[in-house]
Amino acid sequence: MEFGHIRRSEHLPARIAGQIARDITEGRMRPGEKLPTEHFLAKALGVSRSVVREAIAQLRNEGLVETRQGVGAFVTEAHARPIRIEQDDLADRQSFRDLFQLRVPLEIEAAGLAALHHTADDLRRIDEALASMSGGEKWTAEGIVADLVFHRAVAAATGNEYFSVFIGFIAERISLAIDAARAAAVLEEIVEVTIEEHVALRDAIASRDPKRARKAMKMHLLGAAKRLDLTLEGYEVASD
Amino acid sequence: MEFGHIRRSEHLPARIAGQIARDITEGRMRPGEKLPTEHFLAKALGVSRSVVREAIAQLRNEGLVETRQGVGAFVTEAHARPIRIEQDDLADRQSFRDLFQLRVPLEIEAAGLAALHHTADDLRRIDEALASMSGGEKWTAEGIVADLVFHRAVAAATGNEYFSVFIGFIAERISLAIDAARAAAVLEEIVEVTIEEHVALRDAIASRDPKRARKAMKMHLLGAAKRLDLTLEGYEVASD
DNA sequence: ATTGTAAGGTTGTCTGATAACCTTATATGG
DNA sequence: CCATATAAGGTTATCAGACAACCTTACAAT
Repeated sequence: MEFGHIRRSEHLPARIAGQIARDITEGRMRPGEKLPTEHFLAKALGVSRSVVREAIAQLRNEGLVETRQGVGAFVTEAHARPIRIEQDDLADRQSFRDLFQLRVPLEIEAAGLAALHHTADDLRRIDEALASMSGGEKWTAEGIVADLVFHRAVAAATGNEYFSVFIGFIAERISLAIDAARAAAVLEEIVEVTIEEHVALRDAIASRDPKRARKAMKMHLLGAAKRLDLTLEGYEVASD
Repeated sequence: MEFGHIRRSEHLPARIAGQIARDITEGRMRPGEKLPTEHFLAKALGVSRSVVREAIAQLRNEGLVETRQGVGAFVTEAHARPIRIEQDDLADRQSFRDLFQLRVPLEIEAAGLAALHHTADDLRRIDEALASMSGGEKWTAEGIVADLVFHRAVAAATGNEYFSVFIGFIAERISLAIDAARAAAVLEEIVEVTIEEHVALRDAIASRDPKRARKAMKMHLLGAAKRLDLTLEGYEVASD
């Protein structure tokens, strides 16, 4: 018995958009070039103009084309396109580790900057996150969320929004992966030490000592990596 | 005389999508919740169904909602949404510096990892980038591009794709900003020292000495910051 | 030479209809 | 009673055609 994928034609506009997107990213259409008119494309592809319009709308949304009413649709200059990162990639262990590896220097730097720049408000939010971690006795979904909130709060305290965005993204993905992959039972016994590490980090930030904050964050992340059975090179010997 | 930009009411569907997007990101609509039907929205907003459809299509491709034919449109779970970073943010000097500040730890880490993991191919690509930098006598657009290629090549040599993606994004934005803001004349006289720094970095990577590679990258970035008249805290005293 | 006007083409929006699809309720047969 | 089939209604997906808004170009008017 063979079920074979029924080509659910997964959204007609998306397929058309994908095809045009490939034409653009692979260089068959150059920046500044004008796309055929909607009428032409509709006729050529054998679909209605609505479908073509939706496809073009998607391309516009992805930043690949710009449209001007009464004129046409044009391929955008490459540098105007936004970055976009899908998930689905961190399913395997390799990419999980890669993501963690990316996280380490960012978080360490953030801790240092947070020590320098945090406001009273920032510190209050960090303390709140810490409280909600200690409060709940369980290292369940809420614990994971609280951890995420804590790291976000630290990132926010840098006063640099890029750190918030990037760390928020990374930490969230990692927390999710942990949530999915690890048994809660294993993690419960190590929750205390984790909280200790967080408290140490919080105090270092509060004392406005960037060096100590960086060290505390580094210790925390290395501890986390160890608990997750990850090995990170270059951090046993690195001086800071 | 003031002309002020005429508010071209910039695309009806985009405004509607924006409004709904705000409802979602600001928590007024919860993940899993069903949106009103297209008919209802069209009636309620006083526009045609086409416009509503286009708005929803935009939300779908931003990953904020999912639609199921014959059922409806639903707010997606937050963790399924892709990250997306527009430019438009780094117009002012503040965010330019913020971006640079984010770049520093990433590039330093990447240099260390590149020293550990680079293959012969990676090194070849780094050398090629270096050659095209030294080759062109001018620090024009081509010079900027070559610099970008160099940093990308280093990032690729880490063997960690996340570094490639993030650094690629950041470096490109920064290079563009430099291209736009700085006079080429000023930069021409310092091109030699920049190339020297790149060569030092390349050699450190080639010798598979992560500590030296990190240091070389750090020196390069601090030098670049200085040339751009940026001040980065925490790097005069930080040990590594 | 500058300004006004008309024409044609393209995207934006509207309207209405049909197809494909899902859910739920009801009927049917065991 | 239970499982399956069928029907009904609602929703999104697609189609078709029209008009509106807008831009460009060419040409006429001043």
